[in-house]
Amino acid sequence: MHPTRERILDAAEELFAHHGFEGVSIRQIMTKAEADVSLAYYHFESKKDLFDQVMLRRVEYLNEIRLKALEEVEKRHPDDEPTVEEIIGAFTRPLLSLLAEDHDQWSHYYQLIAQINNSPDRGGELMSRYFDPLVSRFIDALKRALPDSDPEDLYWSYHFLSGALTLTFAETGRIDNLSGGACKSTDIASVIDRMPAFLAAGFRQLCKH
Amino acid sequence: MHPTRERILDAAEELFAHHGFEGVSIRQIMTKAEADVSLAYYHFESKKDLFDQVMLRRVEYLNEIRLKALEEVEKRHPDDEPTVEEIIGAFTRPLLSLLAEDHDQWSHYYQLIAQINNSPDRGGELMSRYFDPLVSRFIDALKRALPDSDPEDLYWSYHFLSGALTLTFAETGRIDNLSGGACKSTDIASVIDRMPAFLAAGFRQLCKH
DNA sequence: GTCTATACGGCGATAGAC
DNA sequence: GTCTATCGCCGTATAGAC
Repeated sequence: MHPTRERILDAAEELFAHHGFEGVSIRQIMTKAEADVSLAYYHFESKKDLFDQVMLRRVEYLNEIRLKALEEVEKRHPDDEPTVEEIIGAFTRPLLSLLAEDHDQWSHYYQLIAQINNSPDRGGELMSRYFDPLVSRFIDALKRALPDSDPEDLYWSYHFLSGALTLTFAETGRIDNLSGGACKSTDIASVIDRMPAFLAAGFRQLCKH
Repeated sequence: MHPTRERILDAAEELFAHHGFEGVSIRQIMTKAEADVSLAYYHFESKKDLFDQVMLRRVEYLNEIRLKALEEVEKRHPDDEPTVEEIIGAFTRPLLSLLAEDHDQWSHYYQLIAQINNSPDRGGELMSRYFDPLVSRFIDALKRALPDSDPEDLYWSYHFLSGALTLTFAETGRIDNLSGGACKSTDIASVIDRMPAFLAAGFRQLCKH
């Protein structure tokens, strides 16, 4: 069995992902973690601190592998610019591959990100804090791949990308209903190639000077 | 002053949109509505019923105007098929135009939709219930505009559309941060033309034969 | 339709023994 | 590190007078 602190984080991650911060009590989390309520306050300062630690546990690693993916794409083009599709692939593929390969470990965290990205309350603040340094690096690469593009077009294109990516993270089962079972929310392998293709075409259309 | 029932719905809509179902208490809603707590239970059965009534109040009208927009596009093409961009415009423009023209009335409802669409808990069920009849109608039109396309490609394309659209509804302020103020979440006029252009290019790329 | 008053349980958080 | 016990507050919901 994992150490208590890890078990609490696992339980909190899953419950926050499914019901939101306010929709879950410390008591529910600790029941799922099979530990006493008071231990939550030994290992974490407060419910809010617990939430922050859930967020922080995985975010650095995710940003690292995506930065590495971008650097590798750039290394493959010492004398010219990578294509839009390569850059977007470096942004989305590492995330989606993790999810496809180890769904149990990553799915709840991704669902949490999906909720936060679409939360009018503090979504903008949290997403910017955790991801914008990396995103700016990608936007710069896209600027070079799409010379003379209007920056506004580029930012709105990224915004569309972000919405498409995080709705995929949410795995709500809606596409299962809509398609009559032909597509499955959890079938991430089906999205890995489709997403960069779809989004790159959008970028090229909107950002052609 | 509006009748009490309307004031409760207005207050609930705004607070649910910002903090989620569990993040808001009946007490907070009734304080905002300037009415006594017990009146919530005179006008509605329960907190959950209040939430359902908030959802139902506007959904039919939205689906109506979008169906009308699609029918008009089709009328303009008695002898051929409308373009992908026309169809997607009929899906997104009526919504975005309402939001741009009467932001105060619609913004909170749209933020609620954004949250629900990305909620792993009951998002798939609710979105399918309220919107899939209309969406299926649009998917059929897209099938005719993109003959021989793989249905899976079409459904995933719609999924990307849905994520991009609802993140726009969320108005989280993130694009304000990321762009250093060059773009604003609430500047919907900037998105009305960009969104169909971006998304139609994605559909055409992914669903070509 | 609107108010006062209240029931009862779960909430986040803490003190202190071991 | 882990447990028992407890505090005071706020949650949804209802009864009943006017």
